[in-house]
Amino acid sequence: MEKEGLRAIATQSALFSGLSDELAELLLSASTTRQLEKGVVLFHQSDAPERFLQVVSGLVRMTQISAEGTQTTLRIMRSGDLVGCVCVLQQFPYPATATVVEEAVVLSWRSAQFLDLVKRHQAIMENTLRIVGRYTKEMVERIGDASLKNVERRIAAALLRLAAQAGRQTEDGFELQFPITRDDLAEMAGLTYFTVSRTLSLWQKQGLVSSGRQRMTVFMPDQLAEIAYGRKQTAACLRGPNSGKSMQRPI
Amino acid sequence: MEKEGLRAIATQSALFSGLSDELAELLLSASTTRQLEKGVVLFHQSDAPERFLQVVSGLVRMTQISAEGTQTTLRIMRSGDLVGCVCVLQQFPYPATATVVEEAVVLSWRSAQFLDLVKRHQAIMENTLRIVGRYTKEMVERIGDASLKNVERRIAAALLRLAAQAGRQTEDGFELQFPITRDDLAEMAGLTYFTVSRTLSLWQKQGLVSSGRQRMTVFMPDQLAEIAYGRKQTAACLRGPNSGKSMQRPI
DNA sequence: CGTCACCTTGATGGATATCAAAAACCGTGG
DNA sequence: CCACGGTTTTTGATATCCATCAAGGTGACG
Repeated sequence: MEKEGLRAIATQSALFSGLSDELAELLLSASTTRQLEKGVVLFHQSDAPERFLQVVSGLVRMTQISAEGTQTTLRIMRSGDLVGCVCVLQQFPYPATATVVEEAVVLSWRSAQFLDLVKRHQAIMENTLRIVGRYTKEMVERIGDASLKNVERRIAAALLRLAAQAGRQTEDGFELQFPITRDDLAEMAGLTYFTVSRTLSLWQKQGLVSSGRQRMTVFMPDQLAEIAYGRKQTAACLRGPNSGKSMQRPI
Repeated sequence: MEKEGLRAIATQSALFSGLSDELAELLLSASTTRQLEKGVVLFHQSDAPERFLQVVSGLVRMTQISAEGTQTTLRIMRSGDLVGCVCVLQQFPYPATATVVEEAVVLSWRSAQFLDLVKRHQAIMENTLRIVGRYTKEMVERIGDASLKNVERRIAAALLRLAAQAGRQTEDGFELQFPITRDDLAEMAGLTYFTVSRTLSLWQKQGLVSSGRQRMTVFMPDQLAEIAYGRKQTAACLRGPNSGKSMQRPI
């Protein structure tokens, strides 16, 4: 990617949002640009945070490995997303492994250098805080998804997340932009790939999705959302009538 | 609580950390103090964020309700914790309901007022960012816990979280400071209270814990941690030998 | 001392993991 | 172009674990 194109894309992102030209220039010039092919690992779970990255193009997958040895995809990062930001700010070990799943261009800052910039410039800190906040919100939503018991719901929720993070809208619906296996989905939903396969077969018959080898298109996202989050038989209202104090299981 | 005692406790927290005396005074004086009895709801899930709170004393429980209508306890907040901070900063609806589970004193800022303070004072923003970051980290860990399939692991993980957030160390181990039912634990672990009861009975026989009616003491936290996170039969190594690029399931 | 909420334990069923085997798909190299 | 091998996917049979249902016990509190 030529230098100007990169600059144009990078400076449109949330991290650069609202910065003065000089400040944006300063931030950009402190970074190095890297082009990374599919399969490259940016960092490993539990590594010390040395670098802070912004995805300019391509896709990066964040995966966590559990105590049981099973991998879980936390989310897919794409253009504009910050990778490893929380860890760099807090000097925590990375909680997940970052792998390129579609050839990517990233901006990269050394940990200490970025910390310095953040501390020195209020506007950068403000942007960082906003991004971290959004990330937190997504994690909280993901916890909600993980607590779903119904299998179809979990798969639907996982698919919708993926579509939002790495989907391309086509005439038919959302198409996932990178090769996704049944096993990947199973990981995200906390199931086996057998169960995922059976469920997808069912949905395919119903015309909800189309899926082949490492390929996935969601035809009817609305209906998927209905499956995932829709009130069905379990019509427990999200909010009781008691809006004031008390009740709500006063434990 | 008398005014001076409150001030002493509040200004020791992470939010006030490193602030100049004047700034701390400014921040403190912008807040109102509220004493809340058990059962009071600070805000409901999906409410617009009107207030931002710091717990000074007591305990507040954050619970989320899923699409299936099941409640999940996200975490217990105690002295020094910020409640609703992310939402206020981003103007997101609260993702969870906050309920007092042990008589609490909280500082409360109006949303707009706190936003103003944060924007105006770098030091406050820095503290906020740090706190939000820590919160994010906990949520990511929680996602890992939620992906555990083994029942004992999930219960152990939930108990350890609770002990860390609301446990008091006694001569015997960690004792939970507020009434906790089997059902509460079941929620946190994504199980039924029958299963929790059976598991706790087993652990009690083994001397790991002692639990009665709404009461819970962990005698051997190390062993619980071993159950939750210990490598057992599934000795899948956390990090493969390939530390450089490539591999790691190049999808 | 009765009532209510919480807890325990047993029996059963159902959903999903597991095991097994074959089919579809893709890249590769003859 | 076609045959081959490996990977992914599908489908079926079985086993297992946990939710569900049922019944009774226990402790707290009026």
